[in-house]
Amino acid sequence: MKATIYDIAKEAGVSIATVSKVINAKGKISQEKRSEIIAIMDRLNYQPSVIASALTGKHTYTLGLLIPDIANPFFAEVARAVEQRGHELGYSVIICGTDNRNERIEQYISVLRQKQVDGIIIGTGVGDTSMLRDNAWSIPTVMIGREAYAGTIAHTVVSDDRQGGRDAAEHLLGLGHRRMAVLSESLEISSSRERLRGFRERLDEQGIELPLDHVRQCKYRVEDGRRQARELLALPERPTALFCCNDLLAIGALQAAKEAGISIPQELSVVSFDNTILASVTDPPLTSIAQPVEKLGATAVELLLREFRERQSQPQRAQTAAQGAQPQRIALQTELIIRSSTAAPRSRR
Amino acid sequence: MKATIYDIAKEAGVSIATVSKVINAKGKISQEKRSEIIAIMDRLNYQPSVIASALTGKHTYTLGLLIPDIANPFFAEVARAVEQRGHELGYSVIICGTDNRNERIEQYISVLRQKQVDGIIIGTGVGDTSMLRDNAWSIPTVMIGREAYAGTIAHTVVSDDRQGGRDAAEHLLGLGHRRMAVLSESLEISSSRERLRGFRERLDEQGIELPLDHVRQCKYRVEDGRRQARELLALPERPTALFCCNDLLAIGALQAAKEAGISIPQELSVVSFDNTILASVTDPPLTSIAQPVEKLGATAVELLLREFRERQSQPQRAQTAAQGAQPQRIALQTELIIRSSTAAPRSRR
DNA sequence: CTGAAAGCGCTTACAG
DNA sequence: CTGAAAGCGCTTACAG
Repeated sequence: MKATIYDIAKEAGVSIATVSKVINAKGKISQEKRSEIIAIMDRLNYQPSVIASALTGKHTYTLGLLIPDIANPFFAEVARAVEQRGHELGYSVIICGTDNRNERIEQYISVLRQKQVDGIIIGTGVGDTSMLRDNAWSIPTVMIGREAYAGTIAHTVVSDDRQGGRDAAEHLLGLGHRRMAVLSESLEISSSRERLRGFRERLDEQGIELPLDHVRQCKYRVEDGRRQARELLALPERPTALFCCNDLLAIGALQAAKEAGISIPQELSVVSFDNTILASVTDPPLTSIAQPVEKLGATAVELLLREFRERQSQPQRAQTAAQGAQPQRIALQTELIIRSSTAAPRSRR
Repeated sequence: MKATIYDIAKEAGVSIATVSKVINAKGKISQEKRSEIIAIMDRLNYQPSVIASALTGKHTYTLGLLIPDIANPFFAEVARAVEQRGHELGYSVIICGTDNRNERIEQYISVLRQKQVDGIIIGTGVGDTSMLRDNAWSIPTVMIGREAYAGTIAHTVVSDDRQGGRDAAEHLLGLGHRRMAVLSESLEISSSRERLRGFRERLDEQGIELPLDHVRQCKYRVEDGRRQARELLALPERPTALFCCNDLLAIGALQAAKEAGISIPQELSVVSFDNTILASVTDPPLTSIAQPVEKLGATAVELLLREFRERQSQPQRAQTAAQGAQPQRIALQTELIIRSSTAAPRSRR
């Protein structure tokens, strides 16, 4: 059987309280006892049960991460970042693939509560706010890549999507493009809205129009991007540049262009968003707005830890609506990565 | 505060034992009491603490998954499969990105033990067998995509890598290729060895030689594939076909060929392995040996569950070396997916 | 500096 | 059919 704190105590001829203290480096223990006990723990290969200590000490050192799909390269990278930073700080992470389905989200949050995770990071759409609101006061929560919902007490870490959209526009404008179109994800997602908004904003400033039918909403699959791009490319006044709200959609656009015999970047420029591994692997490689995934994930974890500390220091208020600090919102800078999918439009060459 | 079993019991005017029984559907409880208690649990939004129940009932309903890198598309897909099947069966999964580093692996296994996960799925290299051996008797373990180590009591689910290698060879041979080369991952990894072995075997059967310097070991990064491919393509008798042990390496090969002005598939055929999303996204799309990831993940979870049951039914022997059933080894079929990176060699056209 | 005791939220024989 | 009590492996005041 695995050794317990009792085994150690008996072996060392002390009480379990004493052993507990050396484990947690609390209280004063004489140097000799301490080292003797440590030696015994080593010898018996003793590892304190997180389960038991969670039942009293309250910490499970486990975080929950909700994302739509782990196999989507962007979220896979987010997951890695969260997991890495979490591990550095002593936390494990439970992944939850929600598929953006509300029932699943509810199930997961409920499971995470039952398992008493210390915090939750949400990178998925949450249709029903109320659930989140209920949850928020009990488990520290941070939204990653999505805006927090009104009435929710959650911190937020996002990329500066709007600026990213602006940068994409700026790049294309600089190359001389005037007729542009957009492949967007569902505009229900805040980040998509912001990217589009930034893009359009910059165009507006230059007095360039972005007709409504030049903005297409897609799911986040390659196939959707391809279909919508096909239609866009069949327009009488074919756009010379496409801004795609993620790499997957951009790949769809690349495929549609190829099918139509339209060469990239000579006849069509494509800018994508996310800069996942996919962007570097296509032909031509995609010019893309990079999200600082690493930092996104790390920041989310750090915000959570800060929240833990704050709640501990003001335990009385921990259950009131006013607990914790004010929810923070952190927007991280994106970066334009220029590859080979963009160039000046032909007419201008 | 969250409601506990005591709150429910008090509210219902029964003992906590009774409440516990209705939670677990154990023992006989009168229909009225049962429904009354259930109603109260609903009303108080009661959710039993997994932590507390784990301390007695022994199940945490949590699995650990060790993989080298979650952001690697192949492992991301494995993770999704494991997570999905796990969720269906009532288990959460903690992801652990090991980066193939031994210290990390040890840390993780130790953490997972402390958290009393019910089982561990290992998809990463494990340098030091002894650790695994020590672990195996205490936590049910299954290897996924890697062979179990000698002396280890772990089940194994793999793709039939050898057959996959054979199929790749067969495909290339059928197209008429004779001069071939291989981009492999480290041959310390059993799956890489098997792929190469199957490939070479089939060539041997046709009396075709695969010179030693035509087999290059790479890490699993695009850049390595590119560098090694560059060398291969500079050989005086340049190979007409390349078998790459994963998609990443194949992408490197594609890039090297492009740099060298070698057109694919006209002048060089490329077959990859894994068939991740990357294979469908390159230009040209890659002919690839698909691993049945979905099934791989699901099977791993199922083997674990079976092991749980077996250990429960023979608790006496659970701590002896002979516990559980014999370790199983399941090899799943791969599938050749033909895309556009392979064709007959030029000389033969 | 050290220990006895209560308690965390459950489950599980064992009585009744 | 129902409940009292012990126990799971820890932590935390509180005494000494």
